[in-house]
Amino acid sequence: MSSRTRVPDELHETVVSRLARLGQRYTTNRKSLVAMLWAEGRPMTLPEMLEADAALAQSSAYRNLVVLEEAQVLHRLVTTGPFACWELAEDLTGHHHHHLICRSCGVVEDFTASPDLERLLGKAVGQAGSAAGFVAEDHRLDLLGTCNNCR
Amino acid sequence: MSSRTRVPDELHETVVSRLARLGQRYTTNRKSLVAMLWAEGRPMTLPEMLEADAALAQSSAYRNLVVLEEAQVLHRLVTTGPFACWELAEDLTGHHHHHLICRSCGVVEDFTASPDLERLLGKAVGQAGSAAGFVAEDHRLDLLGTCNNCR
DNA sequence: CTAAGATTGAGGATCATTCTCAAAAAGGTC
DNA sequence: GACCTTTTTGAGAATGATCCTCAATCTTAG
Ligand SMILES: [Mn+2]
Ligand SMILES: [Mn+2]
Ligand SMILES: [Zn+2]
Ligand SMILES: [Zn+2]
Repeated sequence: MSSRTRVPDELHETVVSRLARLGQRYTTNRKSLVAMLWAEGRPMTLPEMLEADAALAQSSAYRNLVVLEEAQVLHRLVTTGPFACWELAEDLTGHHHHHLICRSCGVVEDFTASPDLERLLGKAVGQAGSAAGFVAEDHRLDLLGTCNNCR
Repeated sequence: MSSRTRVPDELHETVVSRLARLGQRYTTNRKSLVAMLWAEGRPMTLPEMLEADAALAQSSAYRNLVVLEEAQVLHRLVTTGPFACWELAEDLTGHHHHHLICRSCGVVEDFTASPDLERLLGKAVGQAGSAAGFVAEDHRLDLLGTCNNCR
C-alpha cells in the first residue's frame, strides 16, 4: 500500500557492502527483492513476491532471500501462515517497529509502539535474567486482531 | 523442569466439557498429551511429546493436538523451529504470560510481565485501531536471548 | 579475451504435516 | 451380556513448502 517509488542510493550501497562481506553480489534478482519490499512498505510472503514479479524463479527467490537474510539485509518473520514472510532489516529502514497481524487473512502491518511501552519492553529484556538464568537481548511484540479489509 | 505431578480434577473436567462441545471424547491419548504438558510446565514440540511417551502414535498425536486446539484446550505457539510447539491454553492455567525464547537451541520458557508492562500492552492494543483501521484484540510478546543451558 | 568463480532455474529430494481407510474401541440400548 | 452406531486409532500414503543439485549462463579480475 505504501508505494515508495525508488530505493534510495544509500540503501542500495549498504546492501552492496553487506553482501560483499559474504563474497556475494547484488544481482538483478536480489535488487528486485529489495526494491519490492521497499516499495510495498510491509512484509511480503514468498508467493506475493513471485506474483508481484513474474520474472522471479521460485528456487532462486528462496535462495536469494536466504542470502539476503544472512547478509542481514532482510529479516524473516515468524508467522502462523504456511509461507515464509520477509521484510527489510530494521537498521536499513531506521525504524524499530512491531507488527499488527490479522487473524483472519494473515496480513502483517507495521506498528510503532509508544516510547513508554518501548522503555518498559527494554526494562523487561534487562530483567529477564532473573528467570532461570535466561539472558534476553531483544524483544518481539505482535498485536493480533482484524485488519481493515477483513472487517 | 516444573514436574507438577497430577493434573487437577478440575482441569480434567474443564477439558471434558470443552471437548464435549465439539462432540469429542477425552480419550487416553488426549489425556496423555494434556497431562504431559501440565507436568512439563513449558511448551513442548511434537517430537518431544513423542519421545516422552513412546505409546503415542505420530499421526494420532498430530490429529489430537489439532482437536485439543479446536476445543481451546491447547494453544499452538508460533516458532522459528521446524516443529509444532504446544502449551496449555492460558485460561486453563489461569496464568497470562509471555515467552523467553533461546536463539541458540529454541527452547521456550514462560515469563510473566510486570503489571506496568501489561497495562501498557493493553493500552497499545486499544489504540492500534488508529493505524489504518486495524482492530487489535490481543498481544503476544517474546523475549529473545540465550537460555541458561546454552551459555 | 580467458579463466575462475558466482548465479541462475528447472526439476528432484526432503521432511513436517495432513489425509485415508480399515480395524479397534467406546457408548447407548435392550 | 449382545447389538448397533459413532468415534478414535494408527500405519502408510499424499501433500506441499522449502531446500538441494547440477549444467548452463553470467560477472569480474587479470
Ligand atoms: Mn515490519
Ligand atoms: Mn507458555
Ligand atoms: Zn485481514
Ligand atoms: Zn538454549
